[in-house]
Amino acid sequence: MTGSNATAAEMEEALRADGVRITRQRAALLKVLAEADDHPDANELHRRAREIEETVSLATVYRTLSALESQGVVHRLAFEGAPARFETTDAPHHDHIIDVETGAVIEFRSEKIEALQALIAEELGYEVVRHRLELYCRKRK
Amino acid sequence: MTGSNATAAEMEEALRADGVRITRQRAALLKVLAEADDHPDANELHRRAREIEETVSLATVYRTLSALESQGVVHRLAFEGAPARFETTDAPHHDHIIDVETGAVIEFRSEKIEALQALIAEELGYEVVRHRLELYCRKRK
DNA sequence: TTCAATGCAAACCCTTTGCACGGTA
DNA sequence: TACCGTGCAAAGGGTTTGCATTGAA
Repeated sequence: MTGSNATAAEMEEALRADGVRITRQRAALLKVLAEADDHPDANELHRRAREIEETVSLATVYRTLSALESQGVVHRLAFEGAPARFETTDAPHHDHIIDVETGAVIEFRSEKIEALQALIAEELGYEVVRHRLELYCRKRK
Repeated sequence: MTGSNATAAEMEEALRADGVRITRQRAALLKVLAEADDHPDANELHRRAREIEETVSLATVYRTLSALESQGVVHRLAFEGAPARFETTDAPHHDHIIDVETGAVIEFRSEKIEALQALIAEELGYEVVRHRLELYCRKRK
């Protein structure tokens, strides 16, 4: 979103540290992820990765994204009635505004909302493991 | 959730007002929805409806839920990596806590969070059409 | 009587997986 | 060399849809 994405090298390191091999296909996907400043879905990532390395299959894209996700390098975003979209987890936690007309995604962060969530959960005897906050919005005129 | 669900008769009226016919199958589903104080998925609603009227197919459950949803009588909840769950829209808007261990769903409402959301969107030039806030929680010990 | 609603089964879409081959470490 | 990662195609799971039939109004 902001150009402050994790670099491909950083993600590579995270993968290697976990004993995961860096193949041509994965290198291509990491590059695509590092350069993405939108929130592409698997298909779009596949399309972009193919421009770098044509022997990338969609299955590999999904498998690699799962690996990256389980190592906390990538987040899977599941918006309403749409295929999952992905983002690197370079930036601190944030939530999303989805433009209902264009599908554009804007990131935001509110400490106040975070604090309120924790408070509400606590009052009900829970602690928040993770949360999801999505604002489906329209541009004001 | 609270026993304050819309009654089957109320939902029937809402449907009739829109020119929708009340069949045996739909009557059964409405009864099930009215009596549900959890948040069942389509399969579970199908199972329950069949106990009342055995000739209800899953297709009809989905078709009727879509009709009810588009008339604003029912909400479709799409939690992470799980089939959609449904609730009647008797109560005012609220958000959900999902117990990550049991799958239980608790409703809550926070005016403060609602207000903050509107404010954040506004600052970014948007107005909120709808939102989704889900707290995936664990019971505190 | 009319035309919406139905059940069934096939189709859909996104995602995951089994298998035999290929390439990284 | 060892074995993880790969492409391909098929399977999976939830949901929708085409079609001929049934039934609500």
